[in-house]
Amino acid sequence: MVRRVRRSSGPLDLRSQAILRAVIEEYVTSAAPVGSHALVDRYRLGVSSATVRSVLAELEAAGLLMHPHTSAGRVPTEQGYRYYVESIVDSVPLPPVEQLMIRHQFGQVEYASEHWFRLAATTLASVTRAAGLATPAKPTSAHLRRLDLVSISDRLASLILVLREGALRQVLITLDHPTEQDELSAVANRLNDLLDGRTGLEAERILGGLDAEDPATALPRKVGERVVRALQEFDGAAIEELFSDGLLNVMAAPEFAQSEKLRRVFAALENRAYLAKLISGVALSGRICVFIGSENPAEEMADVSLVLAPYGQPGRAVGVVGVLGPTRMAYPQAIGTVRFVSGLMNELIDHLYA
Amino acid sequence: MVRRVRRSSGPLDLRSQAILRAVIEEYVTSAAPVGSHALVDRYRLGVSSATVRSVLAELEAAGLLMHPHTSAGRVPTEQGYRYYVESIVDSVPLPPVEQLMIRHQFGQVEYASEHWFRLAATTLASVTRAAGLATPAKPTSAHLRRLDLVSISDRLASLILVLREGALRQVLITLDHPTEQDELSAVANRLNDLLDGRTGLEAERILGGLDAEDPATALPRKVGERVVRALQEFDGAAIEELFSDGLLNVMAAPEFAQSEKLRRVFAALENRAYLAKLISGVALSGRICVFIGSENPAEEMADVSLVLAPYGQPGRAVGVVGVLGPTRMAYPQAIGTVRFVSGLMNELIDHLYA
DNA sequence: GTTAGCACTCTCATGGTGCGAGTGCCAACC
DNA sequence: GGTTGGCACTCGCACCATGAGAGTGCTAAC
Repeated sequence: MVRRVRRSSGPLDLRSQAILRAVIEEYVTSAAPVGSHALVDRYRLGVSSATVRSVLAELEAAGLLMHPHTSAGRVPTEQGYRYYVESIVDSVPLPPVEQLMIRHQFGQVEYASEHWFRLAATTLASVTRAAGLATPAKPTSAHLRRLDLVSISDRLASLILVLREGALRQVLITLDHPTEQDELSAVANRLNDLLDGRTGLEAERILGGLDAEDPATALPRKVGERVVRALQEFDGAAIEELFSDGLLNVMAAPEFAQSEKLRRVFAALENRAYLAKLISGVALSGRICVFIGSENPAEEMADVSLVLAPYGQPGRAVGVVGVLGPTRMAYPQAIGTVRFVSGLMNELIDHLYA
Repeated sequence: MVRRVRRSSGPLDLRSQAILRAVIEEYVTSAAPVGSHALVDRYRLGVSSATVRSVLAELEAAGLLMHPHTSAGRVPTEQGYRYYVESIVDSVPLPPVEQLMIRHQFGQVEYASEHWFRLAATTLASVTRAAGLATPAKPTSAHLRRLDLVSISDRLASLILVLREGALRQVLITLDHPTEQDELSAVANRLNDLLDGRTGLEAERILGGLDAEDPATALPRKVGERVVRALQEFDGAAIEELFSDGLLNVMAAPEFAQSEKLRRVFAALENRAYLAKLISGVALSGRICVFIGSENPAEEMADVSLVLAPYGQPGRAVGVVGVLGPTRMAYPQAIGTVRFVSGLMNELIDHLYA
């Protein structure tokens, strides 16, 4: 028992690496423990199964593989996946055919920004056959670009806010007196002049300058208050939404046949606080992040892996796209796809800030 | 084998009804076949287990109960649930405490219509402990209420459409020439005058009247085209979105432990065509609809039940709220809750059309 | 250092067995 | 005649034993 786990035992020689790769790739497709015979049969390793066995034993001693039981084949450990991922992370472009296909799909919704995120999730799901995730780009702080007031009835109006960051907000306002559209438009114009490009805090200060006694500024003040509140809510909100697609793909994986594990994963995905932390971490890192099993910050996600990439403009608006799958995941493909889609999202966002 | 199923064998006497109710209610909570002893133990039926057994045999002959195997208790058939539901459908108000709680929650988002549907789904899920479903109220045909053009950069603008029905649309427009916000506002005003209250078809006709050669109307024509397209897309779209919450509750049910059945259900929920059909059916009926197991129009839903109610204004805008759960569902509570929430949604929508 | 051979271990599928829950029937009872 | 207690009967299910098969680790030979 004493010398069982000998982690980080120096770099591996090429043959060991090749065998580790083979084990992982075989296990990713078969989902069953891999034996030495299966390896020599299916991979051109140039050595016999006995030799492979001794290498497997070394890899196990190094903590990269494990043994479900004596007479079973080997299964990668999280460290094994980690080693594998580090060794391939910089060299897996998505095949051009698929790139083209994805670009084509995004081209069709290029002018409807509200569809980008859903499409990103759907695309990631269908290409990687895992679950696709995408959050809208959330502005670091919301700046008002324009507001509009639309009369709904005598005493009810809809206030529409357009943010510089591209997001849209609609709130209803009850009016103290019956008010015509013309008057509403005048108020909207006045507030537009005052508040264009302002954040919630700035808007609050500016509106403080209005005469609180003057009945003529009663409506602008009331509307202004709602504007400020909406902007501040926007700043304070965690992630707006998480678009996901293909959760079914993950459900289909044999390791989730008994659904308890999966339930915990789904529950974690509905936990906004967890998501917010995760996403801000990825956004700050500025690069693709791979969380394998228990590397995930949340315990519930210990049985799955995440491949996430940030997109957007640091300091202005950032979002995250990625995939979620079993730890037994096709990492090279996942990383390539996520990298490509995040690049695409960057291009789209850049348009908005051109 | 010949006389096995003797459906619709006249009305049941009161004792049989009581026993059917008891079997269903017991099965709903225990999820296990119910035997005659369990019934006399837990329900004050005033007869012995032998008598209960003979009644159970009659109910089985009538097709309302079934026998998984000789030595097991009884399980309700879909017809059994159907009979049960018909007998209680008109008399199950939601407890006032819960009514108050729900009203309070809706009060907090009263002025943010985009949150209503999500809240409806969440509320239904948490009260019924099944999955909550809600679709936004989809206008029968979209009428433009107002449009706005916001400059994003030299040659890129955002077109914002407000529909009379309360929905919002944003599309990006590329401009042929660098254009200032002032000019965009002027175009927006002009189009607002022309198109206020119009449907896509009407707008198309009106814009046809503009001089196609006049360079001064080039921009209005271009924007107008996008407006028409957006309105028509809106009319043609199936359901915008299906908000759902609490799918986890359904996953937790023992009958879905082996997740294959559930996968099919989830897949059906992602099938827009199926949803559209289902929802329009419910909307047309104008009343609460209960689909039990294979009564569902889609085969994939044969293992679950739906309780759905329409809300909104017939002929103007209608949506659907409801719950999805195992056929072994607490129907009285589900029906009461769905009825209450749909009433609440009606009140909210009425505001918009006041 | 590599390989073939071999004994050993452990899982999984298979089939037999006993228990218990629940029924259906029957004779007795009110 | 409806209701009841008693009793034989039927299955499903949990339990155990068994055997086949897969895969290992070790060792001796190359």
